[in-house]
Amino acid sequence: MEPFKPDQTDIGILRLLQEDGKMPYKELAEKLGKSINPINERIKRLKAEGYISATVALLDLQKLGGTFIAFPHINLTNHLESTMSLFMAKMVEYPEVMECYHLTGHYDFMLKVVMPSMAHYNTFLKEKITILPYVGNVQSFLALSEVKRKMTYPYL
Amino acid sequence: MEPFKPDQTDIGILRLLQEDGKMPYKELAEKLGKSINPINERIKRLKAEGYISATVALLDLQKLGGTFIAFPHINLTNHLESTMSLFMAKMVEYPEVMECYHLTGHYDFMLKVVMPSMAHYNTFLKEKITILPYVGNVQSFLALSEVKRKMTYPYL
DNA sequence: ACTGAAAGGCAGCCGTT
DNA sequence: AACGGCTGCCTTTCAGT
Repeated sequence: MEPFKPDQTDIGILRLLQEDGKMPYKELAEKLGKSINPINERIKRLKAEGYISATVALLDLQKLGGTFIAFPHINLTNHLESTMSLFMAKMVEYPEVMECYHLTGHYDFMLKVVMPSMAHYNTFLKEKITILPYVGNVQSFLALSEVKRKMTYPYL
Repeated sequence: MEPFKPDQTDIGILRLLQEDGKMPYKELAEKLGKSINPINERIKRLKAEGYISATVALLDLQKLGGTFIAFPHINLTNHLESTMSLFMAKMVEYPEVMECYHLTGHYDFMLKVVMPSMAHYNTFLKEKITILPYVGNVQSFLALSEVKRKMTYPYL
């Protein structure tokens, strides 16, 4: 089983689909100079191989009550492999945690959480983050506004 | 013109579409106990009113060369309205900037950038960020790994 | 691996309640 | 605002190159 590597046509498909995930295969075929069938097959393969992880609707959270965005920066009290795994498993489990990154430097982890209010956030921090025995310092960076947010990776 | 507010059926549609943006309207109709037509009309309205901003394919950037993720935290040298606007316009313009947030506290702005390598990042910082005359201190937080990233807002 | 055509399914629009 | 039926387009599959 030779490992699958996307060629230029595949990259073209990915470029277009990350801007419009519902673009008709007919239109993709025209823009890429192929017929519908290879487009269909390539997309199927790109999904199967995990290059396309999902197709989702992006919502305007501001309009839907998600007015409070915070980026807690977190330090653990130790850096054992087992402690890190425990923490990461918790973050994956918590639905409030939209994103979690393992960092270098001053902080070990950074989260992104979106909530209806600061009150929700305080409760979240108290009951789900600082309560964890291996969590040390937590510094909360709060967002006044979301200036930009896009999903399209420009280096494809 | 009374302002449009999504009801429970609309919320149900949004919940489902933010997990699978290509779910057939037939399936949405069944899960929500309605027929296809109202689903179609509601989705059209939700898009027109901006509750659904786009439907996009989520790509596995790790597999596609986007291995370097950084979160530069930026301070401006002054906080005039005109300076802030100028900076934000630049961030919106730069394709490398995936996200940009206006913060409270120690830093004025935080960006998210995804790039093929640290070399790209250094070039980006030098030529597009620190070169701006109104940019003061920049602290780069680098991601070792992306532990979690999802698009579904849990408070719908 | 791509082409072309054919079949099934779904979205979009109608009139109606 | 939602229903049911109709039309047209899109996705999917199959046979052929």
